[in-house]
Amino acid sequence: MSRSSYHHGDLRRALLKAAAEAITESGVNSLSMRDLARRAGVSHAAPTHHFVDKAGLLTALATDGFEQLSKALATSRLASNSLLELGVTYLRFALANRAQFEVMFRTDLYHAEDPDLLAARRQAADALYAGMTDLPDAPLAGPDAQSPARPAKEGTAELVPDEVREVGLAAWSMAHGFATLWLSGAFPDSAHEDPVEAARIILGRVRQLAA
Amino acid sequence: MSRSSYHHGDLRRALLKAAAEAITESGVNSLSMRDLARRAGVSHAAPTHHFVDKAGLLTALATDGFEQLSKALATSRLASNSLLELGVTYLRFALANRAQFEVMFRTDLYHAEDPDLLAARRQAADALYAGMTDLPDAPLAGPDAQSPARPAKEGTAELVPDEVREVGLAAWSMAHGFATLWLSGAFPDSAHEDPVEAARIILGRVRQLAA
DNA sequence: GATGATAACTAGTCGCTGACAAGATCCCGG
DNA sequence: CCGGGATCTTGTCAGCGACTAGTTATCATC
Repeated sequence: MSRSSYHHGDLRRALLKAAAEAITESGVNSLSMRDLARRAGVSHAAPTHHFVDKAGLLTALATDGFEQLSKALATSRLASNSLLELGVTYLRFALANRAQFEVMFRTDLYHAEDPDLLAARRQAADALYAGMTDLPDAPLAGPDAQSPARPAKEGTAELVPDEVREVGLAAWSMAHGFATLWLSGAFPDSAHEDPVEAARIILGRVRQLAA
Repeated sequence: MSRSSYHHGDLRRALLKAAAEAITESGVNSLSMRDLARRAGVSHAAPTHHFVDKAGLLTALATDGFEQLSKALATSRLASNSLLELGVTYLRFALANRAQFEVMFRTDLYHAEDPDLLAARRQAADALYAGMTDLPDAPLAGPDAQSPARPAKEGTAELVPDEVREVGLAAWSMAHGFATLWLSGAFPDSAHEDPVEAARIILGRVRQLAA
């Protein structure tokens, strides 16, 4: 526990925290393991013993991100169960966890087949689907709701009906696209406006999108 | 023109082509200027004289991407003017120009204030907005269409009414989110299915999204 | 409360990278 | 034909990720 001793005590956690800060400050591409080691006050090779790779560290960071996202989605669903608010929750998550968000969908950056990561990602997706089924604006109560679903894909047993999955992915796409575009600065005036306010306006325009 | 001479002849173009290939093969984070120089058969410092920086090269690549996107959107609008098809066009662009797409929205990777890049990006956005106004499924003919638009932001003259811009950004968000998520491999079964087919299904679910 | 296995960390090295400096070669207008 | 600018080369630097080997602390077990 003591920082003056030979052993750091909680280096793994310290490195992850430092990584999140460094990425938030100056992007993931300029992240350096040696700099993290410096920030934590350990030698340049110490991080290797906690995460095998640089990719290993980013895997842990992405996993943490998916776990946080699951929590945020579940909490949001309980608090104000509106589809628009679920999108806003997604954006809030991206803003509050920029570093994780920047890594989570960059599969070339981490070990994409890591079991912990896969589990966390699946859990986040499930949390999203759960938000689809029991909302008052009932996106699944439309005319297509009782139409027979296409035959489920053979082989893998489906936990969620295709329909719910598809609507969930549509919502996910929109929220994710907005968050990504905003953070990239590609949106006009993305510097001036409040992102959450903008999201309410833009995402609300989904009505005109459905012809 | 001759490759055996001291001067390469068209090194700039060759480097951009090699960069696109390298990024498509193994991602932008493992791109190396020296490797590009090797591929083009020149010394390791030659690329510097055409693009000041590594960021300079990526700026050129992103600019090219936005230009290609403008063309694709304009062509699509003429061929089959449907909103869904505009989204599909966006996905097709991302699939066919993976390298450019991977860079275009990573503003930390290039010189985001470059005038050529800004012009190309604005042109792409305009091409998208143009697709919003004259489609048969008329996303702007809804009940909100003739409601008085909010007062235009003072200062900058608006080329496009706020409403069109907002609906455009909503469509952009959805298409961009789908393309991004698909390419990231985060979608379930993204390996098995045909992306364009999947996009038609998922993006079509926008109807259930609008409560 | 000594011991020994093991976890946590350090120190040194390698090839690679991007950036920079200085010089060589080529091309083209006068 | 010649001089200046564009194009390209060679050499160098510090920083990086990965690897190896050695050092120090921890802790269960006797």
